[in-house]
Amino acid sequence: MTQDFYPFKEIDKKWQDRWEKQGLFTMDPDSPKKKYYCLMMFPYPSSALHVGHGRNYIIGDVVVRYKIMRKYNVLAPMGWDAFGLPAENAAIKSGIHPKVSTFNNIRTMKKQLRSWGVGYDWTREIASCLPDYYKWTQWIFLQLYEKGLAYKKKASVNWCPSCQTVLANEQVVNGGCERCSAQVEGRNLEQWFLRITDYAQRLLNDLKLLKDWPERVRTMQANWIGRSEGVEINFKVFDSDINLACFTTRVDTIFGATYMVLAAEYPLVDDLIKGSGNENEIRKFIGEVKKDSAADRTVPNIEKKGVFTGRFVINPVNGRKIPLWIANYVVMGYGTGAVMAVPAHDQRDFEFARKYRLPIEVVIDDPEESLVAENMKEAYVENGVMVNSGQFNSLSNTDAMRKIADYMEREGIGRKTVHYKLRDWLISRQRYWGAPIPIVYCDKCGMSPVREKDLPILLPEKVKFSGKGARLPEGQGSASGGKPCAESPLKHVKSFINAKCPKCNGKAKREIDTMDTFVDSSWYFLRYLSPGDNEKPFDKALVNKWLPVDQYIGGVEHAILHLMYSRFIVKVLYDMGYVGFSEPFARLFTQGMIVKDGAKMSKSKGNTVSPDKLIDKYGADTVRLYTLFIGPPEKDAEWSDRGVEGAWRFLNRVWRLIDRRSSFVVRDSQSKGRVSKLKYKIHYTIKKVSEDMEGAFHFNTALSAIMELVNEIYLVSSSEPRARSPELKEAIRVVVILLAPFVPHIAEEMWEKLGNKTSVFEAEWPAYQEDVLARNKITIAVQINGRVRTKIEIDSAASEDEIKKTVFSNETVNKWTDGKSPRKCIIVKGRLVNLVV
RNA sequence: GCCGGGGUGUCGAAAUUGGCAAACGAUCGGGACUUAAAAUCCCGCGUCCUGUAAAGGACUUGAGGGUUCGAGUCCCUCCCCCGGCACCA
Repeated sequence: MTQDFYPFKEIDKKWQDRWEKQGLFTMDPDSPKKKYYCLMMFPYPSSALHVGHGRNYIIGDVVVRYKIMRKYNVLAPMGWDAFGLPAENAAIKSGIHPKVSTFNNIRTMKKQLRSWGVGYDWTREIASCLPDYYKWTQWIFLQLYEKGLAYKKKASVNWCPSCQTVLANEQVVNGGCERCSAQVEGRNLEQWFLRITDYAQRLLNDLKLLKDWPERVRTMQANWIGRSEGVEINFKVFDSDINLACFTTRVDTIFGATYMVLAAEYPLVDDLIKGSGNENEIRKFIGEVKKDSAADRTVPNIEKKGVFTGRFVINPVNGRKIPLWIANYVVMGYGTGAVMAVPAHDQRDFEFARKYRLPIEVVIDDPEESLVAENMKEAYVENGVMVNSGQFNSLSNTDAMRKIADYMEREGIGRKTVHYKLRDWLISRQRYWGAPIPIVYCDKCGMSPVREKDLPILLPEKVKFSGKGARLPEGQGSASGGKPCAESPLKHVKSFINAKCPKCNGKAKREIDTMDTFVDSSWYFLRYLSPGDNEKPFDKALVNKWLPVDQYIGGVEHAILHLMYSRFIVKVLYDMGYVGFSEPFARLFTQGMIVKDGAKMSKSKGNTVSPDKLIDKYGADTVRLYTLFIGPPEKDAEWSDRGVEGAWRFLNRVWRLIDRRSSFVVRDSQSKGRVSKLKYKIHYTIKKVSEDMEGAFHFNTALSAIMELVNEIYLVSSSEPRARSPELKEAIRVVVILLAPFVPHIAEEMWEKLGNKTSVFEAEWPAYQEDVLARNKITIAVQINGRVRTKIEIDSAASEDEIKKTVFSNETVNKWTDGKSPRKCIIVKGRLVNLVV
């Protein structure tokens, strides 16, 4: 490398040291300035970061630095989502204790963040795996428990028979175990849940308040909550006292219900099939369906199967006796687990009815062409006219829907109701590396929550991780290649499980499950305001001052779970009076992925690009510039090593502005016009960059505007020493300031070289002047019949008549109009003239 | 299947929201500088046609239609890609 290149190695280090020393990113709690809370999603400390991860932090850093320059009191904290399965799995494989590997990873990542020039208020660092943090995660659990929002129930979970463990949904791949590919089974286990469904409607309603969230995230959450309105109808079982309630959104089709179906898990199934004479066959069928159910969830539209129970139910609107079936296509978790089947108007019921030769009756007719049940190839699901529906005949089905619902409520047959797809949040994990659930079980008193003063319930450090049973002393590996235990490893830690009952002081056992890490991350943004506080989870006055977060930045992969859970927890805390706001994040920005060779960067695919090597070769600012210039930050982008070269060239080009600034002078020829153009360009660029920073974060176009200004400077100047130009000096000053949020190291260095004694981040963000942007001569296009034929230069204040005069005296125009006067003349101020001939 | 986002040069992408399509960058080509190369600076670069040239013209934003003086942008029909959800009754 020759001396011609800018010395990024010294510069990067110099300024990174100085920012740290000056505490550029340390929030001043006493500052009178307006607050700005800029939050990056805290990362899981896995292995080293690649450039795809880097994008998130670089985008955030640009926002933080820009807001600092706009004189906000900026809070930009960082921490670690440090509990979780990967560290524990790594421990099983390698024998390194999760705590050790986690803090090793944190060290590496911190170093990487620093090498990017990404700044945070490290005085507020938190790690969710440390007792002074998870103490308060446990505290939050206790609050939910007291409010009845945390409860324990039996639930079906994914079970791998080979690994002998519970798997998270995300670990089930095509119905098989992620690790060993064995078929996953459903298993019923006692599990802890948080009652997020109580908040379904509010979580849905308040999405409307989140105007500065991306549309797609809001719709994803709305779909996930999945509200649907309908009617719950009671069907009496023939010759029995049992009533079966079923939920439908299509009550207009009730007269076409020709059978009813139950889910295999339906609780009353045993009672219903007793004495059917066919019990064994039915039981066998139910067993098969249950076994399949976990695996099938990932395989859409599998073959529908069912079995007749021997029972009948009565359709309450027409008294008809219809058969009761059990089928694999009904799920227990939604609605009531019982469904009225209308084969003529529901595709699933249609397929099932055809297979088992159940009757199909049309009750909504196609207004275009009358339907005949025997000839139908698929269910008719469109709107139409009511037929075969008694008193409701000839109504439109949409009217009938309302009228039938009203009728049912009057007659006491059914009631209007709302269902949600959202389920309660299963937080139990039969795992070690998580926050212990603060509950004890006493033989005498039963289940009790731990008293607040006894928190935290510490996670023991010495545990057996794997089935092979090797013990792992901290820091040294001995076990390897084992399998996770079927139960939480905490079960075998005597010092942990033996506890005293908070009620009778007698012997009790602790809950051995730990919490889902999403609980840890659902409140961390509150902790940053008072990270060391040992008395309370967060400071009410401080969080009320600083939240909602002004700008949250992270990956779209958290669109549903993390963002929904955080909203839920904040709403609970709001209801309990702990916080004064009901939504945690005012503005959300989700950045796109960086892909390489068409695939998401990942270690297993081997297509990651290491930032460390690039920074070593080109410096932090080149990597930042390229990452920001690659495309709009919310969109996915393909990484190209060649593009990095372009960024590098640009920075050197900028650097040379300073190196030779003493000899930068205006060229004589056409100098006047050039200088006025430069002046215009300076103000145009300030405007463009400022707008891009405040708006949709389109840093790529902001940067291209700065590049244009730099190009303009080169065009105006030459190396021959002549008269100095104040415009050139100003242009260079503006370039340096505007570039500072993006490429801070080189900007600081150039700022210093320009003779400034303080940091560029203390400089005034330049303001643009409207009067410079309003030029008196403008070029407008002249169209004839919508095609641009020529351009004319006119006075920007010219009246329509004056414009017309200029246009009609133009030679090219006359050539095209053939001298005829146009039928129509459209003038768009400042843009163009269109003549219609 | 439903919901959301897309489809523009060789490539990454722009386009003031209905007003000059392709800014900026990459690639490629040419020139200057150099003994030479690299670096740098300058110029060119959508496709086709006429022309020796200077010029000039036609076409062009996934496909087809429509609205409009004017459409990448709005409307209708269709195709393809990406993401989310999915026997949700």
